[in-house]
Amino acid sequence: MARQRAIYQRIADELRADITAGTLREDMRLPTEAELAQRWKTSRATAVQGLKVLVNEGLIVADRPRGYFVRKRRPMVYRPQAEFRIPEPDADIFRQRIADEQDSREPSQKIEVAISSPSKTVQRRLHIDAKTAVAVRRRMRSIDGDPFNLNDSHVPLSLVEGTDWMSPEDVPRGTNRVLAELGYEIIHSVDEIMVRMPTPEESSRLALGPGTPVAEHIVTGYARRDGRETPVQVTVNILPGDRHVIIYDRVREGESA
Amino acid sequence: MARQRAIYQRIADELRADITAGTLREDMRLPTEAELAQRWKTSRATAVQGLKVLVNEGLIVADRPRGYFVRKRRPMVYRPQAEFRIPEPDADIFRQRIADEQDSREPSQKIEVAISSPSKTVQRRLHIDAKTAVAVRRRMRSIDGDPFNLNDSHVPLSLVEGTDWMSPEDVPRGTNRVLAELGYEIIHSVDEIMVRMPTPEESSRLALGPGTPVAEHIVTGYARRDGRETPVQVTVNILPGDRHVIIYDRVREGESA
DNA sequence: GAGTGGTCTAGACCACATT
DNA sequence: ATGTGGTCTAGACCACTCA
Repeated sequence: MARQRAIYQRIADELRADITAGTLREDMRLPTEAELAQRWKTSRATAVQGLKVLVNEGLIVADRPRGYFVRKRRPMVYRPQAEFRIPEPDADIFRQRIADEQDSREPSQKIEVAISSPSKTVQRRLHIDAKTAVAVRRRMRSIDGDPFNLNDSHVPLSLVEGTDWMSPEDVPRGTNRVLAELGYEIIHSVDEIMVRMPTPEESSRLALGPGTPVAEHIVTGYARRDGRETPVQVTVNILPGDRHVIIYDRVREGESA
Repeated sequence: MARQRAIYQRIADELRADITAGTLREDMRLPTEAELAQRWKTSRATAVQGLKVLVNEGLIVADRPRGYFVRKRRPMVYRPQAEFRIPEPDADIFRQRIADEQDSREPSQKIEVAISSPSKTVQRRLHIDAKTAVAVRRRMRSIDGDPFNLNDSHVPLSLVEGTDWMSPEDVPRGTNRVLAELGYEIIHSVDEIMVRMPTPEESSRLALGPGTPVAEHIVTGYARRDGRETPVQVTVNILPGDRHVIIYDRVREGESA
């Protein structure tokens, strides 16, 4: 057998080319496994292997038992910098962002608040150890009922115990505003963005298809305390790649030196 | 058969748990396909299927014929904002960044310059159509000889024809400096970050393992011309997820309104 | 030469949604 | 009832590297 390029690879290559060329458009149905096996004079298992390549590239999905379909990507705009602004009265930041950018889609969120021991990720950024309790505000955001992203904020418990920050409800003026009122106005933040495949838990919470990577966007917020910048809040966002474009605006500031 | 959770899924679950718990550490060897098949009293094909799950999650790699190994992640810091500064004399931005952050690793890059018709991506951002030629400056950056990322800058040909911008060499003072000297100083830029699986071409150029997503980081640079901000340069960076952490610094500016 | 993963075959039974 | 993908079996030959 000519083993230059495996059969399943060539099946994948051909279908991929059809997709990128537009011969196969969004939501269109691909040939069935049986059809491909026949057309390539191979076993069904090999056709399956070829299709699986494209599934893992995030290009197609299997919608059993209807068949394989070309996947659609409709990313929404996500602006970390917008989180910094004080939101309009009665307009949660998240809600505002959606309304700004896109046509009428219905945003919603589920909020949970918990007290827990900080993960390594949080410990390192807040300069605390595992024994220092943190308050966690977990939000699962959806659009039109479909999961959109996850947003977990962590603050040392001592800073926010008994305050609005820990209310498991929408806080219309924004939780950053609450922090500011408590004397912890965030004046500086560092964003880290990492790209990886989701954990199985993220995958099921966000209903991710296979081949969908996520951005892990960690924001560490600093406040000025005793004349020094101190980290007060760490927010971990999990953003599915097929639903987000992250945008930053950068203006060259008063170029000195 | 109890078909709650497929055998291959349970194989994957168990190994994944071992990895996240640290029982299986970086670079450690996993059981062979045959061993797993035996241990789970199933066929080799099913063991293979289980291992493939973890491969596609980017957790393990098959290093034939040595076996499967737990993958290591050593992301390096990538600061889009650093690209904005004028670099030190004789220090290319890229080189400087590496030196700043990490211990002694040897950066290198290969540069190609071409003239071509702009892609849709570039057209939209430069406000030009397919008939307007662009100059493209493609850089493949490596560290210690290993591919690190791709960086393609696009500028309308008319702006840079015959200038240093098109030299297929290192430009010590930086290409943004060259643009500034030509009267196109970039005063504002917009960063877009998208997360997806790589194309096969990216995959081979960057030697990506399966299960490695990329960030596509597009920077559109604007200059002031005739009192208006005009897009002059679009740079497309392809950043492998297993090699980068993208970092932004944000300082709350003179809060008005 | 032995052992590894890479690929392939030719079947099989199943759950599920649509017809 | 039919056809889809999901899973599984029990083999097979190959290319490659290491001892």
